[in-house]
Amino acid sequence: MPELPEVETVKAALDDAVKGKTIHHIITSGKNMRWPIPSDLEKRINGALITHVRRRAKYILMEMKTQKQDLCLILHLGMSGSVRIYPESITDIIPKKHDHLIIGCRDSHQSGHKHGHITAVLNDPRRFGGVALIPADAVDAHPLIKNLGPEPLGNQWNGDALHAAITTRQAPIKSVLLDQHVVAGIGNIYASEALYLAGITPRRKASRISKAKANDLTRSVRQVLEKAIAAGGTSLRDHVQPGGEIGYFAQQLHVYGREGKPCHYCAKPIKMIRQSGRASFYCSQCQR
DNA sequence: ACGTTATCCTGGTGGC
DNA sequence: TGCCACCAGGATAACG
Repeated sequence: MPELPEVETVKAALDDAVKGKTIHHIITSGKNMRWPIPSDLEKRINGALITHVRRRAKYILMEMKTQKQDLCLILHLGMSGSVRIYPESITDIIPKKHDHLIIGCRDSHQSGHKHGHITAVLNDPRRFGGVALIPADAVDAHPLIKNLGPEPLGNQWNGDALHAAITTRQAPIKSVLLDQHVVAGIGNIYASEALYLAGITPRRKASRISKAKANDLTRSVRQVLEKAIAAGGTSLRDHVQPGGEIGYFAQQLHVYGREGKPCHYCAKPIKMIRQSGRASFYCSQCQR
């Protein structure tokens, strides 16, 4: 499912729902995801206070405090992962097929009559996603995180930075945009969409993109990602946001999934090609 | 080093 | 309501 805008949407919903709450019960499926879910996960994070939830690239980082140390629970949604959030106790949740991690939280406050409960569920049919728990101070040096390129919505990412990163790359720009070391968070949908907005064909060799065009491309990437976040992400098939809402950005897609349909600008049929095993969509008239 | 392909999984769709 | 081939928003090991 998820590229940067979808992960951002999930992250925001999780932060809103569980920040300041305490974990009091964990259920895991016992099935391996991309790598095994730590078997001692519940033992290590029971009683932890969730301080905030943030995002790096397509990783959700749930920061928490235990009596011993600060920890970070890393979630990745892979191709098919999604999160559901319930304002109910974990004991009232009926697990669905492919639920791999269920986190029961409640208000940290003691004494009151009734705790405010929140349960967060990670569901992932294909199990390309993953769950890891590491010390909070080890996040930046972690193998999953340390080699990631810049955040496309961050201040330091601009045309010069992109141009420098791709000037030696012989692969087509579409494939290079999917390389998380070049820029972090773009996936197959938004790579095609950004290239359409920038007027660059996905077939163009990355090294042959001028500084000016690289600058256009960074602006197009930012624009499409920001609009997608504002729309709540792109919901394809049955994918939904944590509260059950669907994202509406699919209505604004110009090329992705539109093979044979008219270009929104010139009406020429959109083309589909395969690059590095992934589908790319573009308008051969508008993109050079 | 770099680019492409195969691979990990399940489920949905379209053709027959 | 069958069967089968093929497709899917990701990331990476292995290969040339």
